[in-house]
Amino acid sequence: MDIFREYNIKCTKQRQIILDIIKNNNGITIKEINELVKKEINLSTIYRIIELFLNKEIITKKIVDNVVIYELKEKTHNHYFSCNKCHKKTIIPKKDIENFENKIIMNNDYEVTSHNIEFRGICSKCKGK
Amino acid sequence: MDIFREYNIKCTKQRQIILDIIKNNNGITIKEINELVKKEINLSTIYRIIELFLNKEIITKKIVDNVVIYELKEKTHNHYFSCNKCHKKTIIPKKDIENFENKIIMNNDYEVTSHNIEFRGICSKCKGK
DNA sequence: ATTTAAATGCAAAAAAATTGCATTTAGGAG
DNA sequence: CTCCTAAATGCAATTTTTTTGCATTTAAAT
Repeated sequence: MDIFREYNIKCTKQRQIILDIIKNNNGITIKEINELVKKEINLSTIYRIIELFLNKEIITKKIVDNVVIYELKEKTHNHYFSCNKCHKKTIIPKKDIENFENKIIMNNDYEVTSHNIEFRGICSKCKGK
Repeated sequence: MDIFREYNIKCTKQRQIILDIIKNNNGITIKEINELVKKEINLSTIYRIIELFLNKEIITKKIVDNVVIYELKEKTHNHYFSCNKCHKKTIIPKKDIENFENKIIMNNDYEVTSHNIEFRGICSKCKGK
C-alpha cells in the first residue's frame, strides 16, 4: 500500500492488517480489533498503531451509540445517509451539499472552510418492512 | 430544577451539581468534572450520574480533539456556524436546514430521523481583518 | 548482505471504569 | 411534620483499559 509512503511511515505487517480492518469495517472499536488480531498482534501495538493513524489523520475517532469507534478518514469527504436498520450508508450527492453550503454563505456572508453533515434514518429499502 | 421531575428521576445534591457544571461548560471531561467536585462527590457517583444522564438523554457524549467530552443535549436542536477566529457561534436558520433535509428525502425516499450539521469558517465580522 | 533507527512483544505499571455492600437520603405515605 | 422505603451515595476492592520500559525483531536504506 502506498498510504504508508504517502504519510512517510514504515510499512509493517501489523499496520497493514489494522489498516485493512479499519477499511473493511465502517466504525470499529479497539476491543473488536483486538478480537480479530489477538493472535497476531499485541494489544499495546494496536494502541500504538491507532495513535499513529490518528496523529497522521489516516483515521478518525468518533462516538456512535455512546461508544468510541475508529474509522477511515476519507479524503474525498463525502456525506452520508446511514440507515438505522440495515446500517448501509449512501452518499448524499455533492451537488446537494454544495447548494446548501452556498445558501448559507449567501445568506450570511460567511467563509465556510469545513463542515460536518450526517443524516440518519430509514432507507427506502428498509421502509416497507 | 424541574429537569429531574421532567425525566422522573430523583433530585439529589450531587446530580444538581454535576448538571450545573455540564450546563456551564460547553464540553467537559470526566476528569475535569472530578477535579471540580472531588471534595464533595465520589468518582463512582460521577460515573453513575453521567451514565444516568446519558440514558435519559439529558446529555450527550462527543469527541472533540480526540477526547471524550460530555455536554448538554439541547432540545431546541439548533445548527451552528462557528467562526474559527472569534469562536462565536451563529445559528443557521431552521428553514434552511429543513429545505435541505426535504431535498434529501425527496431525492432518495429516505425517512430521516436525525441529523448532525455543523459549519466552520470565518464569519463576516472577522473577514475584513 | 549489512546496518540501524524504528517497531513490536511482553510483562509490569498506571489510569479509568465498575461493582458489592454498608450507610445515607429523597420524597411519598400517613 | 415524622416515618418509612426504595433508591442513591461513599468507600474499598476489583476489573478493565491504556500506557510504559526494555529486550528483541524488522523495514528499508546503504
